[in-house]
Amino acid sequence: MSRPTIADVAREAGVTKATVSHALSGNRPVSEATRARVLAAVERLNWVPSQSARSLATSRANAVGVVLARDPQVIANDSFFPAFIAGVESVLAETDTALLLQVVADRDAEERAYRAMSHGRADGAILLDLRVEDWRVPLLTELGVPTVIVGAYDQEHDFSCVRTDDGAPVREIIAHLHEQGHTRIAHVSGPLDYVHSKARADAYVDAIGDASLLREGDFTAGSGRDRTAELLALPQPPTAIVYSNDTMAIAGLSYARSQGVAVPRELAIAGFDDDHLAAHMSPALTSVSSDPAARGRAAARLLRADILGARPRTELIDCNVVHFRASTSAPANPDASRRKS
Amino acid sequence: MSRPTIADVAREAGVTKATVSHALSGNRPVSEATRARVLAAVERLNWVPSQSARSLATSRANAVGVVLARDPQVIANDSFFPAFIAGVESVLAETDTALLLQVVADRDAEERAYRAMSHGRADGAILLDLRVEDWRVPLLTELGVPTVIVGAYDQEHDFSCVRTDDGAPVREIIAHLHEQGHTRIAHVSGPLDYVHSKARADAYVDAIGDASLLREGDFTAGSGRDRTAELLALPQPPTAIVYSNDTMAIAGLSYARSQGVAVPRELAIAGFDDDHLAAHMSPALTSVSSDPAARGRAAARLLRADILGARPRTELIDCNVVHFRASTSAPANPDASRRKS
DNA sequence: TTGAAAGCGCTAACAT
DNA sequence: ATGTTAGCGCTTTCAA
Repeated sequence: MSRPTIADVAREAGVTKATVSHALSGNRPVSEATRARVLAAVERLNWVPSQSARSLATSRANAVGVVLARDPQVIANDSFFPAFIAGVESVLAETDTALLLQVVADRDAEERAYRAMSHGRADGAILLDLRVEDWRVPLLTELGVPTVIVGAYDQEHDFSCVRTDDGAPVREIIAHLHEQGHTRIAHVSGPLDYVHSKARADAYVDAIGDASLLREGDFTAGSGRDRTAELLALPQPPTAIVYSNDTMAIAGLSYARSQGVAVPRELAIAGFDDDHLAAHMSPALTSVSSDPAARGRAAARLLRADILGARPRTELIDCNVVHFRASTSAPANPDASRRKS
Repeated sequence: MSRPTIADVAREAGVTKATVSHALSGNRPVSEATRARVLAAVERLNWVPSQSARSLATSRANAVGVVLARDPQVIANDSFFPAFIAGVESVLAETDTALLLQVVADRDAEERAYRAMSHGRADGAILLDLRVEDWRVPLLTELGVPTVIVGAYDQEHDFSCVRTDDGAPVREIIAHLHEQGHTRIAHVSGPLDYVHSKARADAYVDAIGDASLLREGDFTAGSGRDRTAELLALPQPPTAIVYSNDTMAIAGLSYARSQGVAVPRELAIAGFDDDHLAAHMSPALTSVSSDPAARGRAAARLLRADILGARPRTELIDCNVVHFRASTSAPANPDASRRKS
């Protein structure tokens, strides 16, 4: 006894396969009486349409793809991803669309993954972690795969896009630090070829008017510690450091304290992403939450529309919220961190 | 100009579709000369077989599913998951098998997800985060979906299983603490209906001979802080706490220090999972790394074998390594943490 | 409002 | 070693 097919349902309901199909899809009118009989038969036989048959007939995979190019540790750190995916799923589930996840190690594998998608595995793709001049954009354009870009992207493209303004929270944090008298404010960024890292770093440089205290990290704890060590070893160390994610901020915080630097009294610290640990550090870490699930939902909705043929749109999701906590709540103490020099 | 089909390739190579199919699958002998012509034609036309057609013909989805029941924050915390998935993928990629990810909010949705899989979306499933008496095991048995269980599971089942011995590292940590003179050692577990939480807690109770300092957390930072607060408020507070994950341990560490309890001098702390931050805390956090990628690879291999009809096997992956760091490196100081009482 | 029938692109008997 | 021919389970014209 294998799975029932649409033919079984048709027989059971005393109609043809076409009627069963239409009764369920609504693609053509079906009398109420017939529809009821069909639904009853579906129920009775516990029928679920075969995806592959449907895909073959419609040339739709009913699946969308997400490729994760895993710079080994950068992604594992990422509290963004699981929440984002959950948001995507919540929308996809409405239309029985599956999510195909690929984790790839290198560019070759990533390119193969996109090519496979364009060959019927998936109907569209969601692009994360965009780089400056990202090679995937022209590739997906060439492949003709409906795509949604998450994050800003300034090169020419005609894809839908879910944007956020990462500059605003950076400015807000810096304004707050200024108010407390900080003048030597440093920034530990993510890799500057990531569009979002760059947006944050640009906002920082803009607000400070100077890039001498900007250091490029790579989002890992190790880089957070190292850049912090370098900054604290300066003849004129900063009195505040803004990090581009919480992992680096927490590592920086720990490092500073291990060196006897008091936070926030001698050094104010702010992160980004509002990791689950942020509020539980001591002192609690000032950070920026950004509702990744909302961005996931928006991306999925845009992609669905694109697949159905809508014109690409850009949606600005602004859900960045700065949570000021103890790690930035002492007035600047310009001499404090200098004692190490 | 739509995508070429196998018929186009056959025509181009001057053979029939069957020959093309077999030249590529190796399912029946094909002369070298013919195979070469076929491959050349494939290359020339840039043909990629249609997954859906293939699935329909073979009733194989060439995909496996992973369902994530997202207890909202528990999963986002999890540095296990991304690495595990990367391991799974590295094996699936060898056979062009896709990974279907579902993130579900409740049991109903999860059940639907498995039913959909059993209806042709996926050829098999990987089960994570097993509960004591997990309802998914009988469901998947009933659905006849080849399944691999990751982690121990003691109920009856005939699925393949990737096991690890979570008791061993717990015993090792406790032995280490004993050596340093600790006698009041507490454990903050994960939810005890998770099989892996329970295994760790059982090992703890076994080693200590007593459950009076066992507290059940839920893997979140908040619970780590709260359980720590309770333990430190005891008339006879523990001198060491072993946590079932690093998130809780780090939150506990921060809490203890915010209360003026020196770590490790007055309180030794150990975590589990070896989160990326563990080594970068101050003091660096003792923790247990467990190579999630290796477990992912093993799970994918077992699942592939199961799908091909192999008998279920259990594989013991032992890659748990305890990293002793500064957070447990001071001799016990039995009076220290009592000063708060 | 419904039925009949032709595919979608592949695989796998069954022939030769 | 290769060709012929049915399907796999749907959707969707085209007719009635």
